[in-house]
Amino acid sequence: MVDVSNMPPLDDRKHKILMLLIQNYLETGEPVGSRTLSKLLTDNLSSATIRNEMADLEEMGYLTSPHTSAGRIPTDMGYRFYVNEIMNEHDKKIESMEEFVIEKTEKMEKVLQQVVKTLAVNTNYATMITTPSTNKNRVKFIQLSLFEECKLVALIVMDGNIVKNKVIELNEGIDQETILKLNLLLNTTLNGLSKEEINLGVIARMKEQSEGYQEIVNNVLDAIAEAFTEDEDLEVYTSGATNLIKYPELADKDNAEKLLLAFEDKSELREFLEEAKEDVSEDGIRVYIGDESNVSSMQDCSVVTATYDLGNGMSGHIGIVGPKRMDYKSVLESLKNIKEQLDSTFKGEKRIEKKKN
Amino acid sequence: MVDVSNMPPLDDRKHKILMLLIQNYLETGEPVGSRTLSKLLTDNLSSATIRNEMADLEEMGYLTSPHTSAGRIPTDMGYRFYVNEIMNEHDKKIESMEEFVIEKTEKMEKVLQQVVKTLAVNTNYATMITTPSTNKNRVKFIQLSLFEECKLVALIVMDGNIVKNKVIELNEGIDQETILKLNLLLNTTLNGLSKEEINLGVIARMKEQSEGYQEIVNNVLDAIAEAFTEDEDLEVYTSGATNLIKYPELADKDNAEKLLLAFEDKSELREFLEEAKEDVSEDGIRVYIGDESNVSSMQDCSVVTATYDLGNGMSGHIGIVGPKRMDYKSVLESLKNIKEQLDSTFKGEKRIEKKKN
DNA sequence: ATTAGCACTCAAACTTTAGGAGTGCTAACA
DNA sequence: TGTTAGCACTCCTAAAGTTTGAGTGCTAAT
Repeated sequence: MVDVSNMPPLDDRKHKILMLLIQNYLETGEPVGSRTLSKLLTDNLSSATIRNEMADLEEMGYLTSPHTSAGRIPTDMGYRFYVNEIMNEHDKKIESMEEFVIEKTEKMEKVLQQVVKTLAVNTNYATMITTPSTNKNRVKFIQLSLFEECKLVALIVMDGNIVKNKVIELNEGIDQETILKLNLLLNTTLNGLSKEEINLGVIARMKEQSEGYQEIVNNVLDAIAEAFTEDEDLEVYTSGATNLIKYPELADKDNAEKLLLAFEDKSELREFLEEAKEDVSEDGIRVYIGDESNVSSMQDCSVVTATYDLGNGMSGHIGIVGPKRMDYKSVLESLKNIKEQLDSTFKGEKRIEKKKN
Repeated sequence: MVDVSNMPPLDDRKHKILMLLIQNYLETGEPVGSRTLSKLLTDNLSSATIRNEMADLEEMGYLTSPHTSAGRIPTDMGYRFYVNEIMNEHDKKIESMEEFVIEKTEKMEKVLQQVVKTLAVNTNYATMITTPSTNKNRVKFIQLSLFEECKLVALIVMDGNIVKNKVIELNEGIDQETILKLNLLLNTTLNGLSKEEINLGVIARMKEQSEGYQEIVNNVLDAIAEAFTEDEDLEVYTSGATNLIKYPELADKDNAEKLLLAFEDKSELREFLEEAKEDVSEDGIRVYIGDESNVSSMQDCSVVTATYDLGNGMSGHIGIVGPKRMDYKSVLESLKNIKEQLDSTFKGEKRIEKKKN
């Protein structure tokens, strides 16, 4: 892990050389030598001079060389320096990306899958996104209906118009009047309550009043509980995992397998994104280099995350995973871009449907 | 593609040698030489004799050799012979597989994911499964409820107790009586009808009677249409795609990428499974060797598919993808096993819930 | 402080070599 | 006539050696 507090300051020339070297490395993927830099640099410095500077930068911990006679590549600290640097460049105009169009779709699920796919195709990295989650969810409306002899369906509408339903099988018939009474009871008791507010007291009182239909009440409570928890364990959609094996430094058999496995299983990703939610910067974008992500399979990767916000208290996380030498600039831009798109896609839509049961 | 009608008949000895050779190749993954077979064979035949037989088998098209001085490996026709052969061995006792336990879960989606995962872990191949689909679906029950000023939710129960709901936003308020009337209208008109039976005539008649609430009727019809079609484009769940790159013959960069891509994208898989549905054998299990599957990325793979049946007219497809030298015997057993498990898992449950909206 | 020059290092690519597994063919045998 | 031993031959594989070129560190001159 890079200790940011321990990054020696650089004079102008070193700064320039370091940035140029990293940029070049990001483009080529090859270690960068002194001659290359000397040619690239506007101030006419000889390769020998650059060599000296590079030796210094190596000593300071910004650079390293894969072996004696190769050029230099950035260390994690080098990357960190670079990323900090470009994050400071105040948002330049966002160039319109090629076809970053998200079709309006009915289903949240589909939209998210489209988003990750678009991102993956455009960036050539692996991408992931969580379903949005609300923090404070309340019950809004409950309705029981008999749709067949001995078969009830419970319909529950939650805050944010998330709809949940559950089929309840009865042992014996039930008349419409009873259903009406139960509906009234359920609605008057539960509407407007949050998860925390539906406590034992409330439940007991309700059961008392439900005379002989506790079974139904139990079922409804189950469904509500499910709706609450379902909302908590966020789904993660991914795309472009295979992009990663295009990058030689990630493609070695062992590593590639672990990476792809992580993207198949997703539980590690979910954990990571859940944690990432907590340490967001002001603009919601954050870069994790190497082991900063704390995901072992991604030791050799960098991850860029962003939050997206749907306005009505719902928000989720997007992440882009690539090699450490990923094109940070364009990734940052893409993320900002997609954030905006997501916002505007849902801003017009008052209704958000969510996949359920 | 193997032309089954063109497979020369084999005498006993050739038959024995071919089967033994393939079996050995499945185990080791290495080309099999004449000496190996000579030692393995119970009848004491010299390697020279075996060599002659092998030359014959090669000429017939059952075998091939990767290069002059390697042993022999089966051609696709060889595999086909082997598979046909072992499919004929009447169901031997199915050994209880290690932990083939599917926890009962509420959600179909979760169950299917568990199934593919279990299969993948147990077989070490890649697996896929489609959501079950019904052919003849009918509307069973419709209910409109007002849950908020100007917000209706339409609840639609289909055959097989598939529940669908749709939120409808109104421009102006609506009174309970009108809702009752609409409910009555919708139910009397649509209940019991199939997709085909809801035609223009029915729709027109209903709209006529709905006086000024055509918008709501339209919305309900939309939701019904969605429920019908949704059922048609089956979802595909996969697991263990990364298992495939463990097999050297599939792991070469190019091929591996295509394969993994196919498993990420899934549309090719969906197509394949949809087609597979149509040419099932009596026990519902079928083996596709190499290009028999007609999926280009799986040219070097074999696919074993099975149908599973949920009883109430709903059925889906499972597939296992591995190298051509996959352990056909155990895969066939696993599939039979899982089929049974799926059946019994749902047999007890009268209610099948399905992911919707 | 900068630079030219030079000896040195090392990975990558290519070549060479040796070894071994397996074949096809022939001739001998039961 | 089917089977087998023997042998020359092929071709893959792995190991060892060779070449090349990019790049470095150091030193001495400017």
